[in-house]
Amino acid sequence: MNASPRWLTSEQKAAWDSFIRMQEKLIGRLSRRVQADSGMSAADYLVLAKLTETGRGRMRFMDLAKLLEWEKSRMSHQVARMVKRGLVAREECPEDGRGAFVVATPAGHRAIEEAAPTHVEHVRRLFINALTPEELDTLARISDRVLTHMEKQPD
Amino acid sequence: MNASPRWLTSEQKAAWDSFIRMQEKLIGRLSRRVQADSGMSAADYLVLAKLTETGRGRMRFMDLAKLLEWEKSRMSHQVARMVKRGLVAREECPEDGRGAFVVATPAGHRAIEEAAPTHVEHVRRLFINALTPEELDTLARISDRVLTHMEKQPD
DNA sequence: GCGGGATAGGTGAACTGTCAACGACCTCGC
DNA sequence: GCGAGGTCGTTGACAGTTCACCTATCCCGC
Repeated sequence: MNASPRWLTSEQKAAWDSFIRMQEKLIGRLSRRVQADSGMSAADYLVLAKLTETGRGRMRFMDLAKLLEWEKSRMSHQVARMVKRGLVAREECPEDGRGAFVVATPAGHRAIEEAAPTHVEHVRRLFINALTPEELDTLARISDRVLTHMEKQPD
Repeated sequence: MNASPRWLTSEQKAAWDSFIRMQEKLIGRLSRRVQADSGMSAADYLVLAKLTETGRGRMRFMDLAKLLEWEKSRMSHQVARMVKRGLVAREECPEDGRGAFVVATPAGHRAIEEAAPTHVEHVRRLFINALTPEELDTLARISDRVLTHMEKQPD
C-alpha cells in the first residue's frame, strides 16, 4: 500500500468527473446567458458588479483587481475593452501618480442594473433551485474547506 | 413574499460565492500546473487523455468532441494547434468522405503518459485530500443533482 | 536628497474559445 | 437519380487570457 498511489480510486475519479462536468456546464451556460441577455461578456458583468456594489462605481485599479482576484494585466486589458464599449472610464489619481481609478459610466450603471436581476434569476433557476437549503449549505462548507486547504498548499 | 424574489438570500449568495471562488481557484491552479509541468495546455491534456483512454489513441473527430462535450469548432481549432505541436495527426476516413480521424502521435502518447501521474497527484493534493471520503461522496451527489436539474432546464 | 526596492499600471505577442458562415458529403424519400 | 435537409469538419473574425517585460512613481533608510 502506498501513501500516494498513482491513480485515483474509482469513487474519487467519479466524484472528480462529476464535479468538473457540473462546474463546466454551469459556468458555460451562465456566461452564454449573460452574453445573450445583456450583450455584455461575463467578465464585463463581474467587473461592473463588483465596481458598483463595493466601490459605488468608482474604485482604484488594483483594489478592483484584488477584489476579483485577477492579475493586473487581465484587469488592464479588460478595462481597456470596457472603455472602448463605453461601460467604464479611467480617471487619474491625484494622490498617487502611478494610480488610476476605474469609474462606471452612466451606461455602465444602467447596464449592470438591467443585467443583474436576470443573471440572478438564471443562477437561481440553474443552480440554487436544484438543491435543498441543506445541500446548498453543505456545498458551501465543502467549498470553503477546499479553499482553506488550497491556501495552505504550495502552488 | 414572492415566488421568485429579485435577489438571493444571504445564505444563498454566500454559498454561490464560495462555490465560484473555489472552482475558479482550483481550475486555475490545476491548469497552470499542467502547463508548467508538461508544457501542454490543459486542453491538450484533456484531448490526449480522452483520446488514449477511450479510443486507444485513435478516434473520429466528432466522437471525441461529443465525449469532451466540446463544440466542433473548438475541437477543430484545438486539433489544428495540436497537429502543429506534433501531439496528434489527422487521418482521412475511408468510409465517410466528410469524416476524419484524430490520431495520437508517439510524441502525444509519451506526453500524456508522462503528464498524467503528475496531474493526478495535483488533483489529489489540492482537492481530494481536502475532503473526507464522505464529503467527496456528498459533493459527487450534489454535482449530479445539479447536472440532472440543468438538463431538464431550457438553455 | 538620493539610490534601491517595491508597487501601480500598461503593452505586445501568442494562445484559447465562440460565433456565424461555409463547402463537402451523406441519406432518404420521391 | 436527384433534390432537401442533415452531418462532418473548416475557417475567419473577434473577445478574452496569460506571460514576460516595460515605465513611472512611491517609500524608506541612509
